[in-house]
Amino acid sequence: MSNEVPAIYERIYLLVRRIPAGMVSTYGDIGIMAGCDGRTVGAALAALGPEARDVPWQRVISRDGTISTRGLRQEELLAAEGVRFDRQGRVVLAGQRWHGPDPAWAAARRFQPLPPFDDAEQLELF
DNA sequence: CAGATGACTCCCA
DNA sequence: CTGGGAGCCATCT
Repeated sequence: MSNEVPAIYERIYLLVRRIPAGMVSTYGDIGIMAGCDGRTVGAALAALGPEARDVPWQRVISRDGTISTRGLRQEELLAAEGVRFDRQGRVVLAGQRWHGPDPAWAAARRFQPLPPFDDAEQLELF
């Protein structure tokens, strides 16, 4: 058995810790920056367990704004932080999707930049 | 090394 | 909306 946390996981945690309360990021976005697949990001967060205190895992959601976890009360945690949802219960990515850490901070740790995206995308509330 | 397994994402029916 | 299937990547057997 390997008891040590994989290096790529540590890099993922480092990034997730930069996501501000009230904002969210996607598995894919974190993966792009950390240099791995979105599935790997999910595996890294799953390895933390719901009691993780130093990593705001709840701020990482699916690309379409849905919550892919079950029984972890992720939606409640996000709502408590002020994250807005649309009528269908999906997180409104427009304006709440994190654009990534400070460029200098990221460059210093060799994290890849996140391709720019339009904050007005998928804006279809009401 | 081969296979199985995911908190993924995209595309199409 | 649902369901399949193809890529994808790291980890664990």
